[in-house]
Amino acid sequence: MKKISESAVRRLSLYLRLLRGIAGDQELISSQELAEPSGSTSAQVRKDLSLFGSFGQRGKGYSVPELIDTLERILGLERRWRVAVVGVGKLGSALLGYRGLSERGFDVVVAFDVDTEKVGTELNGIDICSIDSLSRVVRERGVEIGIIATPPEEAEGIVSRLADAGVSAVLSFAPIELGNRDPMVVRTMDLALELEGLTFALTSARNGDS
Amino acid sequence: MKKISESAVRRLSLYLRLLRGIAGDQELISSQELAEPSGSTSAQVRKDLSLFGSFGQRGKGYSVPELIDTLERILGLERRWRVAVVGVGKLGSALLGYRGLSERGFDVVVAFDVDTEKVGTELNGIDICSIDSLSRVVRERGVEIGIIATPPEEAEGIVSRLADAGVSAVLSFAPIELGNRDPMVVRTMDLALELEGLTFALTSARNGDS
DNA sequence: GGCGGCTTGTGAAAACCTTCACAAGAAACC
DNA sequence: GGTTTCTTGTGAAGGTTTTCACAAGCCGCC
Ligand SMILES: NC(=O)c1ccc[n+]([C@@H]2O[C@H](COP(=O)([O-])OP(=O)(O)OC[C@H]3O[C@@H](n4cnc5c(N)ncnc54)[C@H](O)[C@@H]3O)[C@@H](O)[C@H]2O)c1
Ligand SMILES: NC(=O)c1ccc[n+]([C@@H]2O[C@H](COP(=O)([O-])OP(=O)(O)OC[C@H]3O[C@@H](n4cnc5c(N)ncnc54)[C@H](O)[C@@H]3O)[C@@H](O)[C@H]2O)c1
Repeated sequence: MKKISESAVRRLSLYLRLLRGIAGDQELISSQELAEPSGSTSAQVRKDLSLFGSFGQRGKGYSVPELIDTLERILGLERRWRVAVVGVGKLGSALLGYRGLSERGFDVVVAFDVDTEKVGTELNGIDICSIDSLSRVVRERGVEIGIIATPPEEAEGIVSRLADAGVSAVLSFAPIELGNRDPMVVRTMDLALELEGLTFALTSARNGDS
Repeated sequence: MKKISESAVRRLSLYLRLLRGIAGDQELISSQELAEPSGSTSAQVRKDLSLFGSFGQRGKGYSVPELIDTLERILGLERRWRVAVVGVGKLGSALLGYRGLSERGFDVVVAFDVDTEKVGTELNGIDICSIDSLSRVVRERGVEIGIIATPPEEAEGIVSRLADAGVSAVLSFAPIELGNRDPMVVRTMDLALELEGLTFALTSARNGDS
């Protein structure tokens, strides 16, 4: 199969997020209308979609409900995904209470922590299990994706445990580089790193750029 | 000035994060040693750095402390930045208690909310002010960067208020596209969108890719 | 049925980014 | 001093992504 770039996938997600927001209001949408609010161009939208097939109708545009279905299928969202949160601290607790996950097709089915005060309790209806039971519980509950919200120094070890337990993808909030364990997919979100992207833009704008 | 790509800036931040982790242990580092743990190549590292000058010594490598200083200067991190968090809910509260921000040069100097229960209190030594006082307080405290942690439907309006108050950059956690108000820099972190990048990889791997 | 206005799908061109490959400089050793 | 080993800095090549531009198809109207 053709190689799809990471930026193209990101844009497809953006298109989908946008389409879901207008579903019901509008039956058809043009590449132009889809492009503008997602900060893209109409040619880019058409190219992105054409990587997977022809979904539009010339002279009319794309059917909103059909395009939603198509994008969901492309992104693997025609079904729900089972997620575990590892580390129920400040950030982890926020994640357990985040409705935006289930709204977008991700069910947090269990959480893990080392803290014996937390283990055995539940938060928002989600059991907090001991990190020692990770392998067993992950298998029992069919966890497919892990979200890491532990201190950075624990992250590498937890990725290993998740990999061993058969989890196929990890999203980490720990600001540390995680080795890529093929065939597992690992991605890191680093808040400070994003802020550094902003300060770079501010600083280079203040000095001489065009 | 030459245009620097977003991915190059991201890699520079990664190099810096890595270097800070080894500062003290090692005086010199080669492009190869810097590349491997950040998932890059030595040629890429040298190219990235050469966009800004010549910082290495042939046959030896780069001086770790000097390279840290240089990267901090490039990214605008030779000084600290004043940040405001808008929306002190589950996520916002976690952010107010996040040490990773000040460790990386970002000081949360104030927070804002609409909730009258929260306004007037403080969390981790950070005052929570009324959103109605945003413009005044932002100016008084010299806020330069805003972090948005309100419900998505409030985000657009808050970006406008921040722009009016003279804030130059915004990082938003609200999963919604925010119009780009030149010269303000806006960036969005969408957790579900990152997860969708993972499900795409999982799904297309399961079907026929190479 | 034919015409004009619109919008897609897509090769080709342009822009951009990464990798290659090697000259040039630094140090260590004999 | 000469030779070997190492590593940077950088043009040029190679690859990928974005933009351009237009034929092909759809719709409504006369
Ligand atoms: N707090 C934030 O707003 C924020 C924002 C961005 C990124 N992060 C990152 O997210 C991670 C968590 O941050 P936090 O502020 O929630 O920290 P925290 O200290 O509040 O929580 C960490 C939790 O992880 C648990 N833990 C520690 N070791 C563990 C292990 N081996 N297995 C399972 N659980 C373990 C602890 O018991 C604790 O409950 C950190 O890496 C941090 O850098 C936090
Ligand atoms: N909770 C999470 O883990 C998480 C993760 C990723 C993204 N997000 C996103 O972050 C945002 C906040 O999520 P949350 O879970 O903390 O929500 P929350 O409901 O817990 O908190 C929202 C806070 O914003 C305040 N608020 C509402 N309108 C406001 C306004 N106009 N001005 C100032 N404050 C206002 C509310 O009083 C509340 O305190 C949402 O957009 C959500 O999608 C949350």
